[in-house]
Amino acid sequence: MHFESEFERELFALRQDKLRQIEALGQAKYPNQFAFTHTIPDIRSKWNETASETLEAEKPQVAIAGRILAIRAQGKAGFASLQQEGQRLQIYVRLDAVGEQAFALYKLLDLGDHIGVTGYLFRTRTGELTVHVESLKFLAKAMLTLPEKFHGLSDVEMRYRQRYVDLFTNLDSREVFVKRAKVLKAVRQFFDTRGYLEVETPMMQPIAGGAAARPFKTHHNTLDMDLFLRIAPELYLKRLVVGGLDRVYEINRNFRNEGISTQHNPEFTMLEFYQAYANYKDLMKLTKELIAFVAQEVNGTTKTIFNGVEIDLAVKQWQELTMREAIQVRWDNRFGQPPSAIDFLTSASFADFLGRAVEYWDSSRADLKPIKGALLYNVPDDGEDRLIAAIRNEFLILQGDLNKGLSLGKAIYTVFEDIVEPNLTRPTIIYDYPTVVSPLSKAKPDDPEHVERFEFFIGGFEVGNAFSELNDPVEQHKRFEDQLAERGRGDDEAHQMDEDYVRALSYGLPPTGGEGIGIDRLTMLLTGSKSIRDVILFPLMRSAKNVEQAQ
RNA sequence: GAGCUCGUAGCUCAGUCGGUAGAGCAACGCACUUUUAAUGCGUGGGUCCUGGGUUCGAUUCCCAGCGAGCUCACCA
Repeated sequence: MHFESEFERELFALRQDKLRQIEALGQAKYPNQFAFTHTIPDIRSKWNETASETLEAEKPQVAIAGRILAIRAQGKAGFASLQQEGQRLQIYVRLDAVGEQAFALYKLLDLGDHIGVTGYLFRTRTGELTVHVESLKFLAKAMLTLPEKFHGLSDVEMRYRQRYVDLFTNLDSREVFVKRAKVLKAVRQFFDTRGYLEVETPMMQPIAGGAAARPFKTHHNTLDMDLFLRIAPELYLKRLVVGGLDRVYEINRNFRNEGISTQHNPEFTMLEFYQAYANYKDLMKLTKELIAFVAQEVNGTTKTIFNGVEIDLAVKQWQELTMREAIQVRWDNRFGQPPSAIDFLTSASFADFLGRAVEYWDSSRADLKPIKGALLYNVPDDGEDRLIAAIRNEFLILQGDLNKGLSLGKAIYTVFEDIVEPNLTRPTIIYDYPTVVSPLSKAKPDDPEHVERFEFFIGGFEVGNAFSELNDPVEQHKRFEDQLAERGRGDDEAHQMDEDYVRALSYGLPPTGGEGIGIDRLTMLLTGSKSIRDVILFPLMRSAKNVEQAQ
């Protein structure tokens, strides 16, 4: 066995000795069962308010099991607090009630041990609901010490690496994952009652499609075949709609071989759903209903607090803006006037506009000198100046790229991400995306430069993405070829050609609306978690030093 | 990938303007039959993240590395 320290090694030996003593008392060291009559939450819900006199008259008999999270011995009697399913109940053990052997066992118990007890409920002098123990069964021993009992395990790294300790010592953490389960349950309920079929499509795919991201690569030995962990289930789900499964949804993991941040984990859980005969407008309505419903199911209210701000997810609280409107409405006037319709017209006009915005900022901030000979500002301060200077630099780069052939759509999208996205706190739907950044979406009938697509944002980040699915195989084939060209230019996130998907479309995909929603991010919003790692049980961590040594 | 911050007992933390470290909880022993952050008395426990450098002397200062958090970049 590997021990972190001599302290742990010695403690482990001590506990093994205690186990031997427990065995000598006639108890099994590792028994395999305990027949309880109630869980601790059962008891809390049934007798929490029952008066002392009533309990004394009825002496309700219970058998409960739990982990010892507090123990207070007092000579020939003692207390302990058992925890189960995130709730605690006190037990009272006294020598004259349980006998010599059971009391000897009580004295061998440690924090963290699992035990089962039978007895009757009563209230102590201070009014606390307590089991008056009549018999005691040892269930399992904690061979290591628990974290500090008031602060719990607060080291963030250890909470992630040793989630098993975090979960039983930090009940807030447990609550997050209970809520996460409720999110999943509510989502399933929502779609099940609307005639959707839950399906599972491949996680290992020969072509990683359906999103713009770098995949993880793996290999199947027998088939001697390279495979990718999926970055999205999208193309498979639409194949199913071709196959006549008109309404499908899948909740499962996606894997993207990219950076890690408070909003990104390499594996994350995505809900995707597809509905035949619907377009993106239908999905907007459905989305608002879904999010409000899930919030209500999980928290009992549509209101949630995220980053200290109350956000109401009720259907009426949502706003809808086109991407261009959003840029105009949310424009930062430190860059002068927002873009006009004319500025958005062509690559050249938009490049000019960005140039003017940069000039405006530069002239207003003559106090910030650019680094000698450098085009870009490098503002040393953290905070606002640095952020805005970064955007200014981005604008300048975009202006140059536009003049070198960057598509107008991509530039507008980038400006949107810089200026607007972080400020979208209340639930907001942004729609009508540039076609170039949406290879799988259907173009607007009257405007081929834009697609019928929306994303929605809450709390300053993207939660979901939806569109009317492109179902013209000829157009889809062309879009893939365009993506291949992007790939050729070095964009390794551009989509690959998927001939089989085009073939599927050739059999006829009905008009279909599809959407993906990040379950982790939704859970963050509903639990007030600032980091995605707080809503993932075992987030990816670099391997720890002691792990390497052990191997 | 960059910047900032952090790494001291099992846990939560303090500290050393450079002289090899403390507290609370936990652990161990004793007392205590309604306690609940139980209490009282006593005991043990540290490669001060790792490796270099400066120095008579480094846990402290400097450099590099490892790990983590945050911000940025990347990324739907």
